[in-house]
Amino acid sequence: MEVVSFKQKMQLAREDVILEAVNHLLASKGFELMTVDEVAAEAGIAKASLYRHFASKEELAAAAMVRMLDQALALADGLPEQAGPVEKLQALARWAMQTQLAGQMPALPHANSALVGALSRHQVYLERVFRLSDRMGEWIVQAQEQGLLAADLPPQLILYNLFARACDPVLHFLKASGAHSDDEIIALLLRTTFTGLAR
Amino acid sequence: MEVVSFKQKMQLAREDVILEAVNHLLASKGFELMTVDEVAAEAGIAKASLYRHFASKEELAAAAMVRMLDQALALADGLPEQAGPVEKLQALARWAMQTQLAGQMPALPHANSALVGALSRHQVYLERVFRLSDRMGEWIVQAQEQGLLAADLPPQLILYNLFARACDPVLHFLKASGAHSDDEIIALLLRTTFTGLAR
DNA sequence: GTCTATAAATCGATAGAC
DNA sequence: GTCTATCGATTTATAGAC
Repeated sequence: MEVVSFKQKMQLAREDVILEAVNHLLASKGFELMTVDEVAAEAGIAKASLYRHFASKEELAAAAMVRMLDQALALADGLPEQAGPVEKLQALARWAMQTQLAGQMPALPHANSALVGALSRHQVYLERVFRLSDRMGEWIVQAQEQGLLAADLPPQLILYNLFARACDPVLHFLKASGAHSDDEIIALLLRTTFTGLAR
Repeated sequence: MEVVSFKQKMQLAREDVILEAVNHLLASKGFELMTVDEVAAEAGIAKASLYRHFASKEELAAAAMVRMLDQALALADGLPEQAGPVEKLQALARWAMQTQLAGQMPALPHANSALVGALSRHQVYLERVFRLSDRMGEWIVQAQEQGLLAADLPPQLILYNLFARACDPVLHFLKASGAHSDDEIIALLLRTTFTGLAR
């Protein structure tokens, strides 16, 4: 049995506040423009204290992304058994889009960012990515076998498409235009993702 | 009549070399990670000389994006008259994807980037964006009237979708997987853009 | 644990000699 | 135009007092 002391609980709660601030800043400015001073200010602690929780700026961002992936995995686990594979994929995509519109989805780091290198060597992060990819991959293959998704499309392409839609700039463009509610925006993007622009 | 001296031609040629380097760096690292030192090194001139051509890092990036938009507008102008509106949109999207795969399509700046503010006040850049948007907007409405694109989708959504596909990270994911040629990747992404994942 | 203060490095931009 | 040298600002990360 794991015994979690009061002190440990406090520490976890504090780290959760920190990581929420990181997610918010990662979403609005990206890794390079986010400064550790800002994170500390938004979390309400001193920067030196922050470095007692996380060893580096990269570790900070990685922990925030792991937290986001854990939320996605928890959602995937909680989906009703009887739901079809496409419904499950759409539920995940809808949650990701809602998270992005709420300003909590970290922006994709650029190819040469220090974050990319750190993430590619971050075992915990990689394990979460693989686990979520495997879960979604099963649903994709099921959907293709049932004729619900195009069977001649590489499953990998469908997976990448869904990941990319979670950070799609179209959401912000549409929101900035002010012509639609958040729910309408998500419905529109889900539709273009699954049935395209044609017809 | 405009008289362009030899000196002016040399200057324009040098600026073209500089802007190609900027496009390359903007594509691979984004605005924040791109340093002016790198631009100067890749263009083969000294940084101080660079600042005699462009007043700031933001001006440098803006000029590179204007150059890219001019290339898109030239392509749009050169399209055959008899082509249908969807063919024209696809030709533009295909060119943008090829440009991205060639590592020359600037990455989208983050919301709080200094570049966003500079671009939103950059008259030349804005004029090019509006002109390209108008041109594409006409084709979109035509395609909807002819029943080639979904008529109940806001034209703005279609426009944003096509712009976003030009910088879609799916291209790099697929390229990194190594399973497809560039032409295959573009064909796949064009298909998912226009007819979606379903069927 | 939290704070102030600062070291160390990087980067944008400019000066001044040639 | 090109070069070297440097300023001023910013940022990551740490030291040391409380």
